[in-house]
Amino acid sequence: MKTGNDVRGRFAIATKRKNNDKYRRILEAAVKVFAEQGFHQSTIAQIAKEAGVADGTIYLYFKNKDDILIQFYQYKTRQVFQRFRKEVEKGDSAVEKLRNLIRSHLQEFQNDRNMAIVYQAETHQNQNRRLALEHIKDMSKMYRDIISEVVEQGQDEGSMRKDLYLGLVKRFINGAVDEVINSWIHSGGKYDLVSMADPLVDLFIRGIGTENVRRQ
Amino acid sequence: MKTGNDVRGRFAIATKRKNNDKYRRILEAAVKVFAEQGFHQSTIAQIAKEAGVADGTIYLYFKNKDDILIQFYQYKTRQVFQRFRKEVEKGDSAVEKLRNLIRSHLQEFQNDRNMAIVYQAETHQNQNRRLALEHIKDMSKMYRDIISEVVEQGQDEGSMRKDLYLGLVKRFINGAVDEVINSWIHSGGKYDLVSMADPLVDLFIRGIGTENVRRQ
Amino acid sequence: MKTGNDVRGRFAIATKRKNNDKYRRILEAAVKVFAEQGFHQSTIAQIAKEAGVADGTIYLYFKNKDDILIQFYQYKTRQVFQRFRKEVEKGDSAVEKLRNLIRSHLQEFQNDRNMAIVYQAETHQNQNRRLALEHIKDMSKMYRDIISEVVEQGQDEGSMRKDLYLGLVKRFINGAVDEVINSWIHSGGKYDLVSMADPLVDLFIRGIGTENVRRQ
Amino acid sequence: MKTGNDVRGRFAIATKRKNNDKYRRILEAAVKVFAEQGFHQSTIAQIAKEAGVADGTIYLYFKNKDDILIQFYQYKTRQVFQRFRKEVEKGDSAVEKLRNLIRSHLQEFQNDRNMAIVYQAETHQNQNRRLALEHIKDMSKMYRDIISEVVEQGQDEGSMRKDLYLGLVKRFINGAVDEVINSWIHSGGKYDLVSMADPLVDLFIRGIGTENVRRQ
DNA sequence: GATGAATGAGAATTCATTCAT
DNA sequence: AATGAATGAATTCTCATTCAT
Repeated sequence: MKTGNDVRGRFAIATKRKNNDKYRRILEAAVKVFAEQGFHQSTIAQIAKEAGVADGTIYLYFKNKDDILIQFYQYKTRQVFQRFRKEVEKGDSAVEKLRNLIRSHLQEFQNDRNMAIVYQAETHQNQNRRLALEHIKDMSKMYRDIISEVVEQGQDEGSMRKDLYLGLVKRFINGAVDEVINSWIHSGGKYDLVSMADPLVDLFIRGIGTENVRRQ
Repeated sequence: MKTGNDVRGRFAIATKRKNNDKYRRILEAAVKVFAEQGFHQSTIAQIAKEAGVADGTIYLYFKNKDDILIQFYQYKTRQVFQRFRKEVEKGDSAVEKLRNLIRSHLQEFQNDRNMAIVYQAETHQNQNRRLALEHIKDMSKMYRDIISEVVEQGQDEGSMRKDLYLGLVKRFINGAVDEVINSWIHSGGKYDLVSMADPLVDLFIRGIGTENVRRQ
Repeated sequence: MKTGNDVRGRFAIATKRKNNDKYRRILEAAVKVFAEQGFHQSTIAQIAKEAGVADGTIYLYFKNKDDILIQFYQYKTRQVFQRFRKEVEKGDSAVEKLRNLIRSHLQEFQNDRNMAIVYQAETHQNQNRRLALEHIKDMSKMYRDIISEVVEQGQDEGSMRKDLYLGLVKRFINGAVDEVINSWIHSGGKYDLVSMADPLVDLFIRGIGTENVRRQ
Repeated sequence: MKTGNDVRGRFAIATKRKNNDKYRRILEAAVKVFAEQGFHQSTIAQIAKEAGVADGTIYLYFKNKDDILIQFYQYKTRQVFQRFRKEVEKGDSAVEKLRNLIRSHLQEFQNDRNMAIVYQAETHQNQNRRLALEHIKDMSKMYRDIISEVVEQGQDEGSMRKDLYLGLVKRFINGAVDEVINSWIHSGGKYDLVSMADPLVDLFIRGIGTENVRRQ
């Protein structure tokens, strides 16, 4: 892979991005193809065909194949995650905020199943060193930061336990939601994902044990 | 195109497997390389080098590159999951069983970090159609079946809530554990993964809410 | 395995074929290399080099190596055989037609020695199942059909014996001509092949026996 | 291909050949496999399996894969062609001799269809330079030499025309017989090949023309 | 900006041959 | 003599990327 992509080139690309809807066409096409085939199985030719452009055109908007995935995280996913934050802010209590976070998470991923598939697949690749996908980590981190804030508010409010290892709680919630989305994807998106939000929040808050066990 | 996979051929391979440690050498090497680079970035040449054999030797033990991943699931992972079941059976109460399951899960994955990495990465690929990786799905399903049984026992015992959507509970637990493992992998395996078992089970059972909230 | 041979793909290839002389360059180069080395001994790299293109370029015009041979029969050879039919039609009597057929056969093969070599070699491979070389059989059959028609006309005219087993006569003529071409190839193309036409036709018509023997 | 095969090695092989039936087993197996798949598509492993020996064993009896084909011509085919000569000698008149030659040719090839297939295929490969298959040429030449002698005798006897170009007559007969055998092979060996001998000889002697035409 | 033909490095896989047992 | 596991050179084919038009 040549690095031949100086600052001027990057600027030219950034400029194009704003003027032209082709950038978005290609990005959407790529996400669709990645979702269907996986990143490595997808070819530039397939993406170009799906986007209705020539192969070479892709290189006017993206540095290389990896860059498409990076842009996916940088533009498409980031925007989604920013909506999460907005939804959270609409809530008052911590529980409300948590519920809003999870509901919007499920909602956004249900709305864009291709994004969901690519996000889930690539986020669990631990070998993306090559792709310099700090972007991916950033995204997950942003999500978990929101959780942290909400839980801390809950602890202040007295609605959430104070004896929690916050680092673990973040993973616990993040992982559970991810897996629910994963299931939904595997099922072929047959059922309503958003309806899982309330039962999920209930599990987070109350757990699965009865009073008997909880007091043990 | 030769089918090159007739009964005799498969038998020859199966026979070799038992007599020879090379099968294991290659499988370990492959898992290491897959863990470092990801399946698709890994080349047969790298695996051969890591295993200390010639490229062609790999084809004496594996049908092709995909087959290595399939064998990984079929032999290496299956064996681990069977140990989970054993551990579960050592417990009496449902909570004990759940704790044993999660503890052995974390333990086994901590013991073999490469396996953990490959398992986590490939399990979240929704595009493995080509690999006929029913094996992967089977593995996850087996895991969730154990959870189901345990929770049902807990409901009978009265230690677990009866108003649970079992399908969701399975994902909830599976996802949370997976994400905890993922975190540990991303951290570089710095801390003791097994010590997360008790806090995790606590979260599953009691949730994160206080009495106040739970009664809402 | 991708089928990589959908209708659009084939169409793209067919389109290129007309616009571009590269298709012909590669086909000529391939026939030359096949003639020198035999199909199986020839490599894509050799053909590419001979054609003055990159290895990959070949795959823009041909599905795979086998396809080159198939195209050879489908386009190059077919065209030659159609000229045979034209030449035959120029004759009036059956003997004239037979003479024209054989003369043009020898002429065309003399004009394109590489084609002659490849044709002779591949036509006698009985193991070309893989190549779906119905094309080859078709070609030979077309040739023998012409012979049949001519002989039948001769029988009607009274210039050819009526007590002939037509199936045998076709092989008899086809085989003799083929072998004369083979000899010429083996000799290195030293002598004038076309001059063999008249003596050959004479042998077909009159045989090698004297009146004495013929009357036996 | 290494040449590492000094005189001592050759001698060792030659000695073995006589003592051991494995040589013949392997040769028969090879011919069978070559007939089914073609020389280049056949692998040593297939031949070994067919012969019921280990791959390495083949190299105790044959220098390399090419050598198997060479031995086929040198021992198996030669022996057949020597029988032709014997049969020819049983005839008195030239026509009788020609008939005996062709009959025994068809008979031997019908008796050993695998030999027939391999012989026909390899004889028409003009690209066997690598195989140093002078042996093949020798075989064909031997055959055509017999024809020459017979025709010359016929000319002396007055049963065959004196105005013949002998070089052409040889090809004419050789080619016609070969093609009749080829047809029989392609047909799957369904009919009796030997019964073609008389009609063929008739065509050679009398040709296909009527008196009318012959006198032209 | 857009195109898509051309490139060639790179990867999987095969298989003749060797050699330690 | 016989074996068959191991080797690694050789080959086909793919596909990201470039660049002339």
